[in-house]
Amino acid sequence: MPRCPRGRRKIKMAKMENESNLQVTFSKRRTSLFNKASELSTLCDAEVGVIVFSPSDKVYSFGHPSLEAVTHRFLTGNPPAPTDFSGTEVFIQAQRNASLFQLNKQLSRVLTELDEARKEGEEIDKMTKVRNGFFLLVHENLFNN
Amino acid sequence: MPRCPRGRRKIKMAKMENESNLQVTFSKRRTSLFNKASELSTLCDAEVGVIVFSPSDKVYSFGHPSLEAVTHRFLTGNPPAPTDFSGTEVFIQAQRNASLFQLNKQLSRVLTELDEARKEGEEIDKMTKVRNGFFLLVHENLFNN
DNA sequence: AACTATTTATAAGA
DNA sequence: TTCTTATAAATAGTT
Repeated sequence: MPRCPRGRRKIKMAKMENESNLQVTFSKRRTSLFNKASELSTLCDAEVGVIVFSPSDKVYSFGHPSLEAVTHRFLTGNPPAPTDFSGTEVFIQAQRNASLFQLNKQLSRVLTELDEARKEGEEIDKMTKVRNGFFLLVHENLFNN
Repeated sequence: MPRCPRGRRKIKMAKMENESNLQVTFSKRRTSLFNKASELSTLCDAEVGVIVFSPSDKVYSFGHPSLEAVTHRFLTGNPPAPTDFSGTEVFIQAQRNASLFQLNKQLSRVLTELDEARKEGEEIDKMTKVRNGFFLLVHENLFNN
């Protein structure tokens, strides 16, 4: 068989016109992007998060130590993710066990409590109690599953 | 000049021991990761977000159309960001999604506060005392919202 | 930073 | 989709 693979060719850096080729390329490059991200994190001990939405709106993600940990750090502007005594990330575990929806409902209540406490000019002690209560709620989810 | 570059060599996929090499590799690979992410987004018309924390906690990021747009989509679970005729993202009517996004930001902040409070060394019995009442509070709220 | 021998990634094709 | 292969890119070790 007279194969004549011309080998890899340079392509124009613009949206691929052929829809079929685009699909294949998307799949290949997405995979290798995640591999690169993974390698970077292990080789250099870095925290890396990657989120990709396909043109057809499917979502793919990678994260080390987890995507949630990385986005959390980013949103809060840097503090490393808190871990419990067993070395498990608190935020991540909590999200696995409680749906984000429920967690947000709980958060609403916490924030309301905090606001009320502030408006009433309550002692710092009460605010601390509320925070700790929420912390325990989250933390408890770690061990109820 | 008798140069003798031995060329690229395969390396073990583990944290690099030589700190100096690690720094260089981190810089090189981080750059190319962002390039790959950029290429993926333009070639395949995909939305891509990348966040990297260096071992020394410096943060680097890439996003198309913007990192915030991508994380927003991710946190709110998918709705594509609306764009106007010029390709600019329109956030005006994305209010309902924004609320959830804000909640996530607040959640991150609260978790950070919790972590800080925790570091200050709270007595366990005090936290336990608060738990039951707070738990009921949150539980009620789950059905009132 | 620059260099280059090699390893990887990958665009087409089958 | 999965495999192949020629070629483009990335990059580890040096300088």
